[in-house]
Amino acid sequence: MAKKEKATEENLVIVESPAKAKTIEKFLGQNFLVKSSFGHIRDLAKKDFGIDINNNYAPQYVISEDKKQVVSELRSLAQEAKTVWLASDEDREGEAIAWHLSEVLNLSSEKTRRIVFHEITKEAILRAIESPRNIDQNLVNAQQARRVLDRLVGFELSPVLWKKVKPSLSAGRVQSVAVRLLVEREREIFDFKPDSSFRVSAVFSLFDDKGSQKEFKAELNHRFQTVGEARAFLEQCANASFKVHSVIKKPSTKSPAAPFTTSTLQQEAARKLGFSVGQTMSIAQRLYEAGKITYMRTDSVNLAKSAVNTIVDAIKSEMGEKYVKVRQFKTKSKGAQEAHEAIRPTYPNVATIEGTAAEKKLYDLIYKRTMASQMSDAIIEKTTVAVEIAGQKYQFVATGEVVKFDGFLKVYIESSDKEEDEESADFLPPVKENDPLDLKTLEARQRFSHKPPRYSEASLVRKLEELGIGRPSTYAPTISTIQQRGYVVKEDRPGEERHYQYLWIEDGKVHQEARKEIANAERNKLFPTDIAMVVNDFLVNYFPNIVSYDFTARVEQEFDEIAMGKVEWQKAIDNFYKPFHRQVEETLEKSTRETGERFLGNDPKTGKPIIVRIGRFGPMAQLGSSDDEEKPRYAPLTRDQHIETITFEEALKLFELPRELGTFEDKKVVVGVGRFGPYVRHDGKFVSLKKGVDDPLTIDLDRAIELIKEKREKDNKKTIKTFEEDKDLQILNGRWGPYISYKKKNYKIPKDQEAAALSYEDCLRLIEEGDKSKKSKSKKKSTSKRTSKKD
DNA sequence: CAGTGAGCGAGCTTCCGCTTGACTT
Repeated sequence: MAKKEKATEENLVIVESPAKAKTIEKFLGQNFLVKSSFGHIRDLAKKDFGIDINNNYAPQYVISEDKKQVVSELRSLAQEAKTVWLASDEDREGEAIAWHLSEVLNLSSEKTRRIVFHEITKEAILRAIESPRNIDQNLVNAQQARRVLDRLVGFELSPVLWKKVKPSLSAGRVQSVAVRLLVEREREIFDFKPDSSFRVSAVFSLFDDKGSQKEFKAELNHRFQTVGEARAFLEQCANASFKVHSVIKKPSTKSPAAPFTTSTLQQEAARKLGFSVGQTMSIAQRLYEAGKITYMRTDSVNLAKSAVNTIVDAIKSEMGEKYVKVRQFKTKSKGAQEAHEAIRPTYPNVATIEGTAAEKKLYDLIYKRTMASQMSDAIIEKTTVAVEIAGQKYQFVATGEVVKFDGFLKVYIESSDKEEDEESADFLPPVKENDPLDLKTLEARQRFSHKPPRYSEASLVRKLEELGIGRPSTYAPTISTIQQRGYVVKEDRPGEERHYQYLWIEDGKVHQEARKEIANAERNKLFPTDIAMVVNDFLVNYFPNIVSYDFTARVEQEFDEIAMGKVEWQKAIDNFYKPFHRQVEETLEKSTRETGERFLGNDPKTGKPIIVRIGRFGPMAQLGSSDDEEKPRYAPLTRDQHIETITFEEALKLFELPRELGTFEDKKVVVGVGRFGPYVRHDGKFVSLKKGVDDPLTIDLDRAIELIKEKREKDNKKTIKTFEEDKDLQILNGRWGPYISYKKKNYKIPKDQEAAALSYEDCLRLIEEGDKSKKSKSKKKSTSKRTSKKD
């Protein structure tokens, strides 16, 4: 770097985040240089656990590869400074970062001050500088215990899985519980038996004072179990008379939700904007770096006083005094450490920002949620109208909601995961007791109970937070880890067609018909794989203590004791590790290999057994035994089949593949399941079946030809140009635009050149240049900066 | 790069929590 820092600064302040450093430097002025450590600078060594088990669990810390440069820079700056202020976050991890810094930078206690603040405001920073303290070694030790325990659990448990289930699998305090939640929910769904009942609804009409006709909808306060009962009831109603039995008005209020934490932001952004938790975090990161919002990894719902003042002013001037209500929220989540503020606009008087569409949307969400949190309750009047049917004990009920005062609803309405099955309450015409009513329509519809909902990314995060498992900085990474390990797939599943009975009254008579609906369609949900189920069962069986839902909560209590100085951290670890290690050794000895094997029955043709199990490449069905003379036949399960639930008949069908569908252009069309899933093969070429649309067992020739043609068209578009001179050389259309493909290597085309216009010579030149730059890149580690064009 | 699935043994995999970039075939 060309710009040399002034060596004369008296004070060096170190924070965790570079964006924070920039802001704070402005507050502190001339005499302070503010730098960042970019989070932790050291971690346990990878080899031999990084822990000396026989030497009282002495941790072996090494400076992380990507932090060496940061550390050397900080080291020289610290040497020159008179005072070093360690201003990492005020939580366990932050305290540890401060301690690692003091160790690595060799800071004497005279020269070092530890300071903390929960909000990035000038007042808070200056106050912090006024009241420095020493590093809290007990808190540091609690962090070391946390780190060592996680390493011990992760690095002892994972190898057990490699031996007993499959290589490269992983287990850990957090991820294994996340997987367990998914597996157990999936089994609840397997076991779920829907029941159904008949819901009766009616539309009534009446004339108001002015003689105009008004209508409203009402639902019967009873559900019938059988179609016969529903039918009988409708028949009785066909010629009955109706009147208003009672009108009850009840006032109620609604209060705004707390400002955003990481977890609630992820949930709302998923529900309202359709973002994945990863997307939400990276967009929020950009907003944070641009100085538009406060820190986005937080478990706190607190707002800085100064921010509340700005918010109150903004509400007053835009909506009026009566919309203001200052509130202080309390965190509900277990184990919250509240080192930061809630997520809010840095300048709460700024309602809109510049940026990408996604950034604007997320900012808008944060802005509105923040404002709403300091606004008055909404006042609502709920009206319930009961309708009496002459000679019947049941009543129809209609509910209406009138917002008397909107309050916070003016800016923000929190959404919920609940399926909107019920008609939302709406406006009711004015009615009074004994008003006679005309029956306009009457219908009964069969409704099925819902199975337990599958987790989405965001709802899994909410559950983990509820259990106190994981931290704001790890929610998104945990979700991608369990996907990478093959425990979870995130996908859409089409629903199944289902029939329901529908009854209605027309011309004074009851009619009935069966209608169709699509039920149980899933979008963007997390599905546990068979591997997840086998691994989970193994862990629950042999390590119930570790994968128990309250394991984290229990060890957190232990860490708290350490933080208070009541327990020595090595002692706590020893108490855990001794029995745990025995448990590991015993498991290695006595457990057998787990494949989830299930016997389904004997093949009617050959009499050989059919089993399903996890093979080297995933779940599969096997026909015949491996002890036989003849080699067994194998067939992979399809995506939506599970070892646990596949039936004998379904498994038998798998062996009908590959299946010949017929011919197209005089060549055979064959459908099968291979390494990359179901495919159609024709003329030596493969086309993948569409996920969730095509089924290899039922697909017909017409559809297969359709897929083949589609693929051809795509290939045509993919190829921009080929050359007579050399068949290996092609210009193709890729994900990032056109590129040159030559002998299995790819080369860039400069942005200012028209791909289709390139000549054979042009391409050769680009290939040569590409090869050159690759060599220089691998020699030097890209220290040369790319010169950006200016115009 | 497509109807994979033996068994052996090399050498590899793996945790959680704190931070941001680099740069796509």
